[in-house]
Amino acid sequence: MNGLTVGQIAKEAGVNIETIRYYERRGLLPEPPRTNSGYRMFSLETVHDVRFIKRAQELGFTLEEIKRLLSIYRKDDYFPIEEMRQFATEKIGKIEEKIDQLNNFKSILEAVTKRSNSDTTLSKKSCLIMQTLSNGGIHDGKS
Amino acid sequence: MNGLTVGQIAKEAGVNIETIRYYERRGLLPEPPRTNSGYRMFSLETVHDVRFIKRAQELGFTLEEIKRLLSIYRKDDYFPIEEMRQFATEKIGKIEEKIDQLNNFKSILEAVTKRSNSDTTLSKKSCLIMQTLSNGGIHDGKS
DNA sequence: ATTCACCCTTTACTTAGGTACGGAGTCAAT
DNA sequence: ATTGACTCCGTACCTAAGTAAAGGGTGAAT
Repeated sequence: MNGLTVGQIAKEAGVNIETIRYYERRGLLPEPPRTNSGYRMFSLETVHDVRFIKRAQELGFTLEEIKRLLSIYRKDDYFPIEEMRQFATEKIGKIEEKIDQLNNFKSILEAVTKRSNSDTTLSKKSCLIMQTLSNGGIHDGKS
Repeated sequence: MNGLTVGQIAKEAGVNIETIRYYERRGLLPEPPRTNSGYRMFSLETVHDVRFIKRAQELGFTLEEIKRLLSIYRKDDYFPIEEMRQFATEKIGKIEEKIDQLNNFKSILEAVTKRSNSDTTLSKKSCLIMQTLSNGGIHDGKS
């Protein structure tokens, strides 16, 4: 066979075989060429795509968003260029927020790993962090 | 009424009222005291907790994980201290990975916002980034 | 004392993101 | 030419995380 089967892709990418077909249906993976008998023939690139999807999911992106991210790097023309640019700009903002939030979480967790059993350092130190987290790092004067 | 009602909490935190009760059932929010007639009486802190949950979700944490994160900062004793420390250590690693990944995504998107309509800079420049993303920033020599 | 907006619980429905199943065809090796 | 592992498609099922609806109680204001 010229190319990888759906099973090989799934194994390489570490996902269920049905997931590959599901992503194809959802339009995240392009419909691959077929053999005479109808078997899908994937290129190795698909493995990268799938791993990309999985990473993006762990970062809290939805499949719809990931579809766009993928289409951006493929220059798919699936979405109009201006729309993509706008999408990208919005996402950058969101990503920066996420990074900030993650750094805050990290501080809390670091305090935990360092404190001794009866230590109250955490509650004192992280109080501010928690407030920061709960209002998204924005001080609106209300809370 | 002494304290906030479930509806007020929901409104303040910007979520559906059922979500509050759902979080209580799931053990993310502690069972609040009740009035004589059975109404829940929340403190303002609950609003912070709910916002915290929502932020954490956007960062890709599940409710089960968030339950632990919350219990850590509350020093709930819901989970044993050693288990928490281990949980924290693991999460720190994951968080650092996430931050790296987000920075990579950001680079891609920044390239998009800067390129002109017919420019191919992105595909050239981001090729490496994409590969990095798809194998999680680890070069295993296979792909 | 009635009205209207809120609360209670229980149960059922929804959406996103998969997974599994059934019946049939295919391919490589024996 | 038969076996076993794989593929196809369509449909059905599953989990997480909510959301809604039904039937009833509460409480402040008219």
